[in-house]
Amino acid sequence: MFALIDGNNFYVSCERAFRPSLRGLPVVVLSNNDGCAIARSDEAKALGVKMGQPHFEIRHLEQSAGLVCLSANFELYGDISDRMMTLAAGLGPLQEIYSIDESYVGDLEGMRDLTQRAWAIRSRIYRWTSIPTCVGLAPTKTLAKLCNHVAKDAERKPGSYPKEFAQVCNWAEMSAAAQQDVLHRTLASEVWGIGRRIAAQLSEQGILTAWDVAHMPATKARREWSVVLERTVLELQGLSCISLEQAPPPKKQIASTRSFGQAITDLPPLIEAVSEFATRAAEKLRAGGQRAGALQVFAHTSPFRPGPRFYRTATIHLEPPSCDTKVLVGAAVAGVRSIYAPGYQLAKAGVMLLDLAAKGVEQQALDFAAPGSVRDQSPLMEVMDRINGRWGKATVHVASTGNAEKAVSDWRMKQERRTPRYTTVLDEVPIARA
DNA sequence: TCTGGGGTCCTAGGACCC
DNA sequence: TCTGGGGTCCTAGGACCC
Repeated sequence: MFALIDGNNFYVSCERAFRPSLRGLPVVVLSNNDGCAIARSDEAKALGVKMGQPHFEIRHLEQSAGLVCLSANFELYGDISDRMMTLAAGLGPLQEIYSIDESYVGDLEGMRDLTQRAWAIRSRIYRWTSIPTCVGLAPTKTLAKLCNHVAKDAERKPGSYPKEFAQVCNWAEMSAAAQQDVLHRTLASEVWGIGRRIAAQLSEQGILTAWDVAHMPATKARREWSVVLERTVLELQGLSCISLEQAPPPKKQIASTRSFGQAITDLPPLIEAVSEFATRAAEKLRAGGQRAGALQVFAHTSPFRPGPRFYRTATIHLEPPSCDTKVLVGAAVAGVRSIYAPGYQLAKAGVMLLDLAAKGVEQQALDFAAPGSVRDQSPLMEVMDRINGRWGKATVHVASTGNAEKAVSDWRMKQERRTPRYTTVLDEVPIARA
C-alpha cells in the first residue's frame, strides 16, 4: 500500500499561512519575473485562471474580481515543505519525497486503522503548518495518485466524485462498484503518466476514461505506445510496477535557466546572466558532491514574439570534470561568446551541467594536492558555499570578466546601490571548446 | 510592454565492432 | 529473388511530471 500526501494549491497555501487575510480571496502565485501563474487558489480557479497563464492576460481580474497576484517566494515554500514532509513521514515506515508539495509513504501493508491514521496526519499537518492536504491510499502509486485526485475534486467540485471520498480516499476500502464508478468518472488525461499527446492518441481509439485505460490490453499499450503506458495500465489494474524511491538517485543533470524580464541584445549583460546561472548550477553541483564533465549554455529569442529567431546551444567538455565555480563560469562565458550574435531580442538563456559523476576520492585528494593548480580551488569553493549559506546568496561571488579593473568598478557601483557585499575578483579560465 | 524552471525516462537511428 | 546477425554506445527528440 502507498499513500500520496499532497498540499492543496501549495504555494498559495504557504502565502496564506503567513497572511491569513488572503483566505477566501482569489489568489495566484506568479513565476519568475511575474511572468505567469504557477499556483492558484480555488477561488482563482473559479475565475477561470489557467495554470501557466500569462500575468498580462489575467491582470484585469485584479480590478474586476479582486484577484490577488503574488510574486513567488521559493525559499519560504521550501521551508514549509520541509516541515510538511517531516510530519507526513509519520504515516508509515518509508517515504519518497516526490516534489515540493507531494510525498509518497510506503510499506503500509497490514497497518491497522490506516484511513484513521491518514486523517490524523492530515489534521496534524494542518495544525502545525496551516497547509491543507489531501491523501490518496491505494495498492499502487498510480492508483494512490488517482485517489488523491478524487480526494481533492470530491471536496472542491461538488458532483465530480462521491462526497465521502473528500480529503482522504482509500482505494482498498471502496466497494468494487465504487472503484468502477471512480474509474468511469476520471478522464484518461487525468491519469498520472498520461499527458495531452497520449490522451489524444488514445481518444482516437475510443479510449476516453481511466476505466478504458485500465481495461485495454497491456500488450497493446506496449506495442502501440511504450512500456511507460504499459506500466500505467497494469498499475490501474492494481499491479504495482513503480516502486518507492527513498534515497533520490544521484542527479544526471543540473540546470539553471531564466527568462529575462526585458529582452537582452548585447553581449555583456548576457555574459553576466550566464555567469550567474553557472554559479547557481555549480552550487547545486557541489551540494550533491558531484562534478560535471560537460557544460551546455543556450540562449534564445521568445517563441511568442515576432522578429528574427535565434536558438543556439554550445557544449563545452570539461577535462578534467570540475565543480569549481571559476571553471564552470569560464566555460559558460566561453560558450556564450561562441554562439552570440548581435541583433536578436534574447528572451531566455541558461546553463546545464551534464555528464555528472560523483566526486571520487582521488579527485578530492587532488583538490588539496598542488597549491596553485587549477584543481586546488575546492577549499575556496567550500568557503564560498559556507559564507553564502550563512549570509545569503551571492554574498561572495566570482566576477565573470577578464578585466579585473572593470570587475572592481562594477562591484563599486553595486556597492553604492545595495547593502554591502564582498566579491573575489577572478579571471576567466581558458577552456578548450569541443 | 508582459508568456516558468526545473527534472526524468524511453525510443529510434546511426556509428561502430566482431 | 536472395543481400549476416548480433552487440554497444551515443545523440536527438519526444513525452511526461510538478
